[in-house]
Amino acid sequence: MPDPMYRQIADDLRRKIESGELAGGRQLPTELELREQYDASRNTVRDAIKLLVTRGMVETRPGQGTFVVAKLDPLIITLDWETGFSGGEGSAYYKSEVKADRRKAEVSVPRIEIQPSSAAPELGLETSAQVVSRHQQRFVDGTPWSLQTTFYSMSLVQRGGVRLFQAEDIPTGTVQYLEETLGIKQVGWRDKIMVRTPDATEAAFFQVPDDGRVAVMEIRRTAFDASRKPLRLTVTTYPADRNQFVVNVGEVPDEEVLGAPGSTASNASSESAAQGEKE
Amino acid sequence: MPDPMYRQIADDLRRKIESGELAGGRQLPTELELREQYDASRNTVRDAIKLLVTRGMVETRPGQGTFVVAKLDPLIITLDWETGFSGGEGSAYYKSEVKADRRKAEVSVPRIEIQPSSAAPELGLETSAQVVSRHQQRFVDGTPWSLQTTFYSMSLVQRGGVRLFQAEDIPTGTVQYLEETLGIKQVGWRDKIMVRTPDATEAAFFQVPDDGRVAVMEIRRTAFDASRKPLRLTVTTYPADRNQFVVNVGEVPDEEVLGAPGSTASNASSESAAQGEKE
DNA sequence: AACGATTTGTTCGTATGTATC
DNA sequence: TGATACATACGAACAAATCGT
Repeated sequence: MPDPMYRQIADDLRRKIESGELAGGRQLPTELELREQYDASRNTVRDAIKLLVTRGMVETRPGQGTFVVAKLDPLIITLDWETGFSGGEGSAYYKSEVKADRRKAEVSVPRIEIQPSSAAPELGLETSAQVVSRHQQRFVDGTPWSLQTTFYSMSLVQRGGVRLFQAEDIPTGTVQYLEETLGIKQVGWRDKIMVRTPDATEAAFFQVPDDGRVAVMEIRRTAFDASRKPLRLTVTTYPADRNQFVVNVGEVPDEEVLGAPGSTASNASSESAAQGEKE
Repeated sequence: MPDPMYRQIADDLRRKIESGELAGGRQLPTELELREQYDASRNTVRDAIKLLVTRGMVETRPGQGTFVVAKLDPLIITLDWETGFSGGEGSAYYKSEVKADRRKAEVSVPRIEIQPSSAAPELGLETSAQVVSRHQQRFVDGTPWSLQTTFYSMSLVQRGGVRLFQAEDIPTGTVQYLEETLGIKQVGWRDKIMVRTPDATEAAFFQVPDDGRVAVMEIRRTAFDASRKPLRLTVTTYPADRNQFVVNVGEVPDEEVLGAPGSTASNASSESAAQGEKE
């Protein structure tokens, strides 16, 4: 009738974690200790811990113990879409945004690669065409924070956009660079936003488990020039546990200090359970 | 040296699922069969299955078996910021968007409630004030798709916005209704976007496991009137496994048919593993 | 309605391997 | 090197859910 024992143990530990009785660093008793505390077998205790691991509340380290996962302080990224400001891509923009948050931003040297056009289908190039990709890793306070890859048609490089091909940061952003150098103006863009589980590379970089417990947000931005042709494709992935976004549209008051809402007003109402009254 | 056996089994099954050898409905062999196929103990087979369950690829049903999870066809929600169109909140808007996708949209009758102002901190009301909440459930082709709650100050109702208080749909949207009735014009809004795990209510409604394997995207939209004061707060939650967004900014070409990008061009490059060259 | 067969869920025991200090 | 702690793997028994007879 009651919950199985391993769930009871997990619930008890969860309660202790959420109440703050068990916080950040090394905390949980060892399996042997828990086994005595709850008078259960080691396997049952392990099942309870496995449940908490799945929910991302604790992590186990072989030879050391089981630890409560410390929540990361989310970085709030502000995008002012209406002003036409090309939010969020240039490294200068990224750094200033993070600095406004009093945190230290770092951007890796871009890794330049040549890839088949199939790597960036949104650019709509011939199958035989090639694209240049500029890949950057971003850190905040030393912690990996986001990954970004921008794809350009090789023809842009051939027409004079040579810096696209150089493995160094373009602080003013490639958008401005392309306009100054080639006179190509970005007049709009389309973002496709989705949430998915990280692939192996992302999981390794972000230092999250590779079993999909931490989601990543992927934003694929296709930017267009004045002739409505795709100019570039920028793919950015943000792990959901450390990134939030704020978008201002139209006339809005100045940003006040916005504390993380957490679970203030969720979609749950007062107390009623789910009800299926459709229409 | 090699992967542990339960991972090998899981990988083998994952391969079969991804290759389509095992698709939608009831598929996986029983634990007893797998135990023979891989010459492993039942517990080891179960560990392999548990891994796939955690990754959301299969689900187990007691007394029946283990089944490959059918991926939902994602609904692509298009928001055109530049037109100033108040994307996504009015039920009329929602229905037409979904219909354009050739799918059947349903919206539940709003559930009206009175709540303390602390339920909607973004409105910046006195602690003693109260807010009206309008809560709606949305379905696509009969499947629960999103949850939305809009909060208004009670004073709006007292000033004449009585329909806010009635449990019936306002097809033209409350934005237009408030402008026509009270002359209050919405001039902009601020969206806070975050990804988190669903709470118990959401998990039940969306029919997803309550252990956080499926993330939800929460969009908190605070809309402002001409005097830059908060007019309303709309909280919408979308399960990530069935929703994607497209945002157009500036001048962009017409929407072509956009197949789900899936894992076309990720942030992984050709083949190189993660490298830590920061700066 | 009752029963049995099948299938997954829970719990224990035990042994051995691997990582860390 | 040894001690500690988690990881993997096997075996066994019973419970609970489901389905068909």
